Parts: sequence; structure tokens; C-alpha cells
Amino acid sequence: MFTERFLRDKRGASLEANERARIEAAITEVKTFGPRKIVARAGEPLTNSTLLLEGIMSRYLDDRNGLRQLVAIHFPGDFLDLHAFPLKVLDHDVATLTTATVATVPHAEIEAIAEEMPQLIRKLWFATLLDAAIHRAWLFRLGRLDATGRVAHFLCETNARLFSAGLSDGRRFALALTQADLAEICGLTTVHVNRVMRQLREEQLCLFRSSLVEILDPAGLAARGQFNPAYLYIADDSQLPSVQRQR
Amino acid sequence: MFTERFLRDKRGASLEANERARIEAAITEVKTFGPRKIVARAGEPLTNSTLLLEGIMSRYLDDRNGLRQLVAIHFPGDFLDLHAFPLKVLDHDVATLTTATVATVPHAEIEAIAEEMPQLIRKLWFATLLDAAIHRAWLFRLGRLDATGRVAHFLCETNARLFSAGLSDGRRFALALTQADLAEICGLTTVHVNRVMRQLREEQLCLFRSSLVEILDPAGLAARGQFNPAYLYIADDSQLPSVQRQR
DNA sequence: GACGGAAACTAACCTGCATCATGCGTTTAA
DNA sequence: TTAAACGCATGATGCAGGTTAGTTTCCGTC
Repeated sequence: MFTERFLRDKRGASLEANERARIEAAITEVKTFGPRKIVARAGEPLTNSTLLLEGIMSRYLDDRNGLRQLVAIHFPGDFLDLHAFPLKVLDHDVATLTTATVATVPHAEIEAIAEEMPQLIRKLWFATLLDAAIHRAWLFRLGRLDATGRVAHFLCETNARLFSAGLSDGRRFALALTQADLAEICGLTTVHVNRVMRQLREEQLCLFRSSLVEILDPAGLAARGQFNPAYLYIADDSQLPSVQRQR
Repeated sequence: MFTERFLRDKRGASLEANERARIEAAITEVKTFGPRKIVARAGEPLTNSTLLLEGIMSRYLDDRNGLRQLVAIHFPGDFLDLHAFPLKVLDHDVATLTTATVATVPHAEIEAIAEEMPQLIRKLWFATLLDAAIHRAWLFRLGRLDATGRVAHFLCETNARLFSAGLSDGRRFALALTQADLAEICGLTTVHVNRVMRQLREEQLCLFRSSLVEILDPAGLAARGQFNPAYLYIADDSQLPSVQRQR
């Protein structure tokens, strides 16, 4: 079951059994990449999209000095570069963070799905827009939160996404990222991420060591990061802590 | 001709005459909003999408203290909230910045287009993904550029977008934004935007006064903001200055 | 069990941007 | 015609986070 986690529990867009089967049938190949491998380059025309089955992957832009800004991070169940289907060419690079296994879906197959099951295409469109909604939350994070808030927000988001994929119990989850990865996500330096992690630990909000995140105070962490999971379009997010929107 | 500027000059996604006519036929209403009016709220179910005909509009998230982070800015020819069609509910607010005129397209009409002209739906999908590509460039801007670079990058992007819409000659364009708006876009304070504008003026890169932007040194400004217009998917961007990607 | 490399962690110093404050010109409204 | 509001400009001050330069811990491997 390759598609088990794709769009799982997403409001109004979860897959029906026949839709799931159709995507499974479209998969032509399953491959594994080592950690920190570049999978696709900006500007390069793509003819396949890939569904992430196992591991963590990233999308990033790099600056003149070779410093990266991650623009997205992907967990099992995410369709990595579905947007390459309408766009044809990517505007950013895609790389693995950990060892990762992906399923390949040729664009020609998606083309065929469009003819056979237009309502499924609508769900693929939805999936790409969910990524865009996450981009917007990341913009908020970088533009309006301080360093501690950014890391807290990211950890809340990751918890929520992994929870919805069945990979977090709501408080504890495996996360094989380094502090340098967090820095590239949050627009900080590794040194400062380290200071922030210590602070979150001292405030009894969150622990992160040996690839394991443990949220000690979910409500407190959500407050620190002004986190509200609405943008993730999770069908039932009532178990996830959040802050209220202000009016 | 309401759709004259929509997807104009976009690589592989410009509209055919019949597609343009079909969208025109889908428009049920044209209205004008005053400046600084909220048009749609986060969380509110939408049944229409709107095409911006005239003026400038914004999409934003606000924090606990009422400070805004703009996540997108729209110019004439942009479909503002097309993503509301698959998503049904927005994760952010939409507001005018200047007086703005929009054309309303009911989701039921888009539904009908999906049946009649599947290839046109592909182009609408493309349009929403173009917005996502712009989100990614904004993430790079906030995460990796300093204050001057952020403003420079934004001005280059705006020049390129308006150029592609036929609203800039490549160096000069009208832009009815305040320094406070720039601050909400670039994640800065108005005070600091003011200093940055002075610096850009002193370095003979760019002028911005009385709602008119004049780029004195396009190449220099692009270098300062590490701007490369590839992410805008403009059919012919050879006239636009850019920096090279590093490898 | 010595070695090498990567990640985590620490400390001292410096700076870019926020914050607070004040003034000035121009538009809006009464 | 005056006052209030807004946009722009500039100065003084402080701190969050960057920079540089380490040390420590934990690996796997020879």
C-alpha cells in the first residue's frame, strides 16, 4: 500500500478506495536514495512526479554564497513534486535529508487519470494547494516570529503533520534532522538554533535529542509559536493544540 | 476584455481565444472596493473566486498582536483566490490595498468549465502553482536576504510581474504602496524600510516617490536582491535583469 | 583503543534592525 | 481655515541574533 498516507485525513480530499488503487497502478518504479542526495534540479524539465514513501525530503533555494533556504520539507505520504505536472519545470531543487524511498508516477499516467477520473485530479490539485498553504505559514513564521517562535512553530507544524500521517502520537515523534537543518528551515544560524533549543528545554516546552522530539507542553509550545493548525486542512484537528486567531 | 492580462505571456499556459471567451462568459459580476477593505476572511467558506481587473490587493496572515505579514500581493490580471475552488475555505485574509475592481466567477461556473474544457482547468491549476512559486521566492527573501536585499528583490519581482502584465516598461512603473506596506511584505518595520529606500537612492539603484518606482540600475538592483525571474514562468524574460544561479 | 569526522554545545564579541521619539509636509475632513 | 491624520524622514538607544572560534560528545572504523 504505497498510497496509504497520501491525503490521509485531509478535509474533503481523502482518497476513495478506487482512487487509491488508480494511483497505485500508476506507479512505475520504487527507488531509494541515500541521505543528502539531490534528486531534481531547478530548471530541469521533469516527466515524473514522486510520492515519498519513507524518509524525509526537502525543497530549497540557494543564495549566491551557497547558503540554503528550505522552502518545504516532506514526510511519508507527501507527493513531492506534483506541481511539476502543470509547471513542467521546477523553480527550486529537491533533495533527500535522510535515506528516502520514493514511488515514481509518470506525468503520462497523471494525464490518463485526468481523463478517467477528473474528481481525482481535483484532489491532486488540492494536494498542491495544501503545500502552498504551508508555504504561507512559513512566510508568517519567517516574517513575524522571533527565533524561538520560529522553531516552536515548526515543531508544532511537524507534530501536526506527522500526527495526521499516523507518525506521531501527538506528543512524541522521530525526526532525523540536525540543528543545521532546523537553521535552514527557520532562517537562522546553527549556533542560534542551539540556543533556542536550550531555551525550549529550560522552559519545559520541548525536548529534541538523538532524533526524537518530545513535546512536554503542547499548549505552551503552540502559544510560543502562535501556531494554529487550520492551514493544514486536517479533518479532525481538535486534538491538536493551537492558539486562537485574533480579531 | 476582462481577461486580457490573465496568464499573459506565461510559459506554456497563455490562454487561447476560446478559453478567454469561456472565462469571460463565467463572470457574473464586476465590483469595486475602496482602499484597505477586507474582502474575504480566513475560515469563511467561499463559493466564488475573483479576478483582479484594476488596483492592488493583498493576502495576509496576522499575528497575536495584530501585526500583519503579507503572503502575496496581486496586480491586475491575477486570479486572486482561485485556490479557494479546490480548498473551499481560505487559510488567510484577503484585502484591497488601493481601490480595486474585481470580476466574480462562481465556483459552479469553474465546475462547468472543468467538464467542458479540461485543458483550461490545467491552466487554472498552473495559475495557482505560479502563486506557490512566488511564495517560495518570498520565503527565500525573508529567510536569506538582509533588509536592503529584501526590498530590492521585491522591487525586481514587481517590475517583472508588471512588465509581463504590460504595466511596466521594464524600468518605471506606478506602484501605489506605502512604506508601511513594503514593511509588511518584507518583514521589516516602516522605519527601517525608510532607511533602506534612502540607501537604494544613494547607491543610485532605485527611486520610489509619489507612487512611482524608477529603477536606475536594473542589473545592480537584481544583484543586490539576488533576483532571478525564472520562478515567474514568463515566456520571454530575456529583457529582465537577473543574477546567475550558483552551482 | 586510537583515530577521524560529524553533530552538539559553549563563549565572547559585534552589528543590523527594532524600538521609541520627534518634526515636517500634504491630504482629508469638519 | 483649522485641525487631525497620514506618509515620510531622521536621531538615539538597546537587544536579538549573527559571527568567529573554539570544546565536547558521540559515532563508526581501522
